[in-house]
Amino acid sequence: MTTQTAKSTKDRILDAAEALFAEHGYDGTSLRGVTGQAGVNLAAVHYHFGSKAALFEAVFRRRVEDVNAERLSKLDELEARGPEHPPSLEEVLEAFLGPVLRLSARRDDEGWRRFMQLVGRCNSVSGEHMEPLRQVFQQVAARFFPAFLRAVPHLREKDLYYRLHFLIGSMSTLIADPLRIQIHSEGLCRSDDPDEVLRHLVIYAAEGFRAPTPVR
Amino acid sequence: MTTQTAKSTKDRILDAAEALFAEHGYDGTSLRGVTGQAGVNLAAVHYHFGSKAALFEAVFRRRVEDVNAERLSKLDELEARGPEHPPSLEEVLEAFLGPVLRLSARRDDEGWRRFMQLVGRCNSVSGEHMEPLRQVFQQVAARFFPAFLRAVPHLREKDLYYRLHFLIGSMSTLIADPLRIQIHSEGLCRSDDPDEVLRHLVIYAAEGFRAPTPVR
DNA sequence: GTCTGAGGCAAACGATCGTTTGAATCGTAC
DNA sequence: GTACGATTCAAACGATCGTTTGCCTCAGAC
Repeated sequence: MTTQTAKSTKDRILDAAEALFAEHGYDGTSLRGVTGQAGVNLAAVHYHFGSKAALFEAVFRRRVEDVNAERLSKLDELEARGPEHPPSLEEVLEAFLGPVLRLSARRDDEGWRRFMQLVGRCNSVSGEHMEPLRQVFQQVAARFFPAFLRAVPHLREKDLYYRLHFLIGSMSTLIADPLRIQIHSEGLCRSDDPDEVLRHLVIYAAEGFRAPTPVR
Repeated sequence: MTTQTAKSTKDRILDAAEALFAEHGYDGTSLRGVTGQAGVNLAAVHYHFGSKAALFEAVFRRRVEDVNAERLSKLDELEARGPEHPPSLEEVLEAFLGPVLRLSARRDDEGWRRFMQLVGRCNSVSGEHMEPLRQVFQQVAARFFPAFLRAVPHLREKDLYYRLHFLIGSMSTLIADPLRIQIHSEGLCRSDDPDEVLRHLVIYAAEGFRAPTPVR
C-alpha cells in the first residue's frame, strides 16, 4: 500500500527478497517465493542480479551504507567539537545505537524494519553468505572503539572489547526480533517506540561500561 | 576421535545432526549430509525419528533439560538460604549465565559447544521449528525474574524486562558464535575461558542492572 | 519501414530435497 | 533349524531447488 505502485522489476524483487530473507533466512527462501511475491517472472532475478547469492548481496548493499553512514556521521559530529569537549559515554552510545534502533522501528517504512531484522539475523549466525555484511558492521564498531575508550578511560582495551561485544549482542537481538521483548514483557515494553528502547539501553549500557575492570 | 567408537546409530545421527544444524541451520542442513557424516544409511533417520523436524526436536530435547535444570538448581540453592539471606545480584547473574557459558566452552565435550551454538542461533531467529526451544528457555528466564527483582528492588518490572532482554541478547551472541569476540579483539579476549567471559559479563550486567530507572 | 537491444515470458534443465518402499541382514527365543 | 521382530540397506518416489534456454514484446535509432 505504498504511494508508488509503479516500481521497477528490480526494486520489486529487492523488496520481496528483503522480506523473505529476513523472515526465513537465506536457505529458507526460494527464488520462486521471491518472484511470486514480487509478481515478476522467475528468470528476472537472474537477468537483473545473476544468482541467488548476488541477489542477497544486493539486498543488503541497498541499505547498509545509509545506516552506517548515519552512525559514523553522528560520531564525526561528536568528535568535531574538539578535544576540549570530549563526547560523553551516553553520547557515543546514542550515536552507535540510535540510528540502528530507530530505523528498525520506523512505522512509515516497513522495508527498513525488515532490513534490520536481516542484519540482526546475520549478526547472530555464522552463515557463509553473510560475512561481507558482518564485516561492514564490524568496521563501524572499530571506528567507534577509540571514542568509547576515551569516554571510559579506566578500561583496558580488553575490557572494552568484551563490553562492546555484549552491547552488540543486545542490539542484534533487539533488531532481529523486535516483537519479542513486547511479548515476553506482556506488553509492558513497547518495541514500536525506538526512543524508549534506546533510552533504556543507553542507561543500562552506560553503567555497565562504567563498571570497574575485573580484578583477577 | 572420541574414545567411544561404538555408538548406536541413533546417537551417531544425533551427534551429526547437532553439529550440522548448529553450523548451517535447519534449512541449510540436509538429511543426506547428516547420515553421511554419521556413517549411517539415509533411511535410518526416518526409522529412528520419523522426520527431519522430529530429528531436530530430538537434538535439542537431548540436552536442553540438563542445562536448564542446572540453572534452576543453582537458583533454588540461592533461594533456599532463606529470606534473611537474599541472594545478591551477582549470585543470581552467576546462576543465570554460568551453566550456559561454561557448557558452551567445554573443551572435553564438543557436543555441548555445538548445542549451545544451536541455542544461540535459535534465540536470535524467529524460525518456526525453534519455537519450543525458545519457550523452554523463556520459562527459565521467567523463573529468574522475581529473583532479579528482589536483587534490584529499585527497578520497575518494565525496567527489568528491558534489562533482562539486553542480557539474554549478550548471552545468545556469545554462545551462538564463541570465536567472534576472540577474532574481533585480535586475541585479547579468550573465548575458550568461560570463567573469564562470565566474570566480565557479570560485572558489566550487574552495574547495568543497578543503573537508575529512566526518568521520563 | 528496419534494425537493435533491453527486458519479460513459459518451459525445461539437472541436481538435490524429504520421504517411502521392499528386500536383506541381524540377534534371539523357541 | 526355524520363526520373528528389530534394524540396515540400496533404490526409487514426487517435489522443489537454482539456473538456463529460446522466443516474445516493444520502445527508440536510423
